[in-house]
Amino acid sequence: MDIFTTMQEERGRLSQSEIRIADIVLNDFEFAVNASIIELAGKADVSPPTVTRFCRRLGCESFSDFKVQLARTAYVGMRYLKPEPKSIAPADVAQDIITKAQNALFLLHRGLDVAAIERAANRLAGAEMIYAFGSGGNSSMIATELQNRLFRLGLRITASSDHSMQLMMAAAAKPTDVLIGSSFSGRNAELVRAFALAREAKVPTIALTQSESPVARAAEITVPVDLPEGDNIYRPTSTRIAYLAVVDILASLVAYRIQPQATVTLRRIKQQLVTHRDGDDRQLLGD
Amino acid sequence: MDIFTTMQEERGRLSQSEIRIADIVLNDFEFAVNASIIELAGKADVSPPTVTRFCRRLGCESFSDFKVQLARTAYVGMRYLKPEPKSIAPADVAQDIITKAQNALFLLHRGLDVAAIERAANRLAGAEMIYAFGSGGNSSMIATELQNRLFRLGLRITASSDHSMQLMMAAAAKPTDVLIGSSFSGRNAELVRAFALAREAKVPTIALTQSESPVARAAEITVPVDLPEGDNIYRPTSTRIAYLAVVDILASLVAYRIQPQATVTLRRIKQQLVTHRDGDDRQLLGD
DNA sequence: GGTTCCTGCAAATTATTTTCTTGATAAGTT
DNA sequence: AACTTATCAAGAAAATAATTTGCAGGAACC
Repeated sequence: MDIFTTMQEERGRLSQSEIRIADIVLNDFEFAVNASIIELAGKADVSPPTVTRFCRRLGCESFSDFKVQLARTAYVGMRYLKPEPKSIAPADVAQDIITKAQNALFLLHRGLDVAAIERAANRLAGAEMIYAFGSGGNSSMIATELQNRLFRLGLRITASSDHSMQLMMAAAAKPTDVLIGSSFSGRNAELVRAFALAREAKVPTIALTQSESPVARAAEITVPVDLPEGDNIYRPTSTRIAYLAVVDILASLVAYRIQPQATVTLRRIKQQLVTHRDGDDRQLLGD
Repeated sequence: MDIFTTMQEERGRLSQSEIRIADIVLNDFEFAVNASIIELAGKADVSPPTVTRFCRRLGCESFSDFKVQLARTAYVGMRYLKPEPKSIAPADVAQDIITKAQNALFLLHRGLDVAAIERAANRLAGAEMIYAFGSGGNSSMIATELQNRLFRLGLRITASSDHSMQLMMAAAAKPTDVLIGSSFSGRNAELVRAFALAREAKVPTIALTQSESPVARAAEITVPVDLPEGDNIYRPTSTRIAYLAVVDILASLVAYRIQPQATVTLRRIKQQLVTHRDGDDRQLLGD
């Protein structure tokens, strides 16, 4: 696990001096990664040995190990503590957006429920027909994306962003089919209804959404995508990128399930996928 | 710029001993960030002072500064040297995909032409009508995304993935309009034709595409998105994520151009954007 | 009052850098 | 062609700085 999370989790169990150290590191880590143990100790009003002990308690080998861990996680992973771009100068805006996107991926990875995603991939791989639902600019893009990725693997799939169609499709689906729906907020009532309808008919249901949300509760398998609220509201792109990554992981796992040529190297499998996708044309499919 | 790039660029100007050090760092970076100067020197068959001089030559303050830089860039930025996932176990596949996505963002940021993106944003902010073009699953998503993001700012925009419609629209566009098109490969001939048509009629054109490609040459302003070929072919998601980030940057810059309330804090501006987007509903727009 | 644990001091250890020197290479000179 | 000189890489050793360990005082909590 990353050092920042550890620091925040352990904070309660630390002594006074150690908390002071932790706070300095958390607030001004630019200083912390560059400082020597003496400088850091000085700033926290503790002795160098206390800093060493602090590092040990956090599971690091030594102070320099701690700094490496820090620097390593720092590039992404902690910038979300400073949510503002420095200015509206294009370079700063760009950096802000890219960092936040990387962060979303970092947080996604940290909280990813691999078991759930694997269950979902297995279901999709075995489905006779897949219905991908999502509404609004964001989730409908995810549904379309699922279709784009999965039909290339030879699966039967349709995507819909139309609530009425979703209900009708859910009613028409069979237990050998799979219904997969995406909702960033988890509060898409129509999607919940479609899930309920499907479950009555024993149709397997998969949700990509916030855990503990109505949509999550309505689905049989939930792949939780939980990101800090702030990101959702101010910058939908970060969340969307996380969802896209989830779709990509799902599609890759499904691909491996469908073509389980264990003796072939991974690279081969990938190239087959590419060939499968693009035919003889090396140009990226669909531009 | 990042330490890995520096190392590769400077490699030619290094001495024999320094090249040995560089190669060890590049090949076994996990060792390098954890090693002491003595261990690293030992492995490279040089003396510790040579390592110090090596770090200095690369623009670092000291050996520990070098290690911090290394660890910092390493989280992303260098993993593309190891392009294979460790196994097809779900956790490894997930890590691979997420790392590649973060990498794509890293590379995008490194090569981003901020000036071009700013020019593009200015054009878009002043347009009377915007035509967003892109075909195939990937670029059409980008075109749709542009529409989703820009119409919320009060701009007039339409997106099309239909080549015939694109040509007709390009022919109908006026010099006060803007045509923006996306092509991952840069070899979308129909888009080139649309650009040519628009330029004849003095309609400003913006391309999001590979630099030095036919599409790039056809447009007045090109926002280059250059990522290593490998990523493009094997995992379209990485590239797509980079393009999405570009769209996000563009949209944010346009937003700042349109609402230039310099006295208002950035947070306020953002909140206004949110309000603008979502009305009274705090739910994420469009799910 | 005893125990435990935090903490800093000082010493020891270790790591890093500076200085100095040697050796190699290359260009210029006799 | 042989020698000289300049330049620079690179290691040895010394100096310096940083880090860790051992130990003891003291506070807080039984």
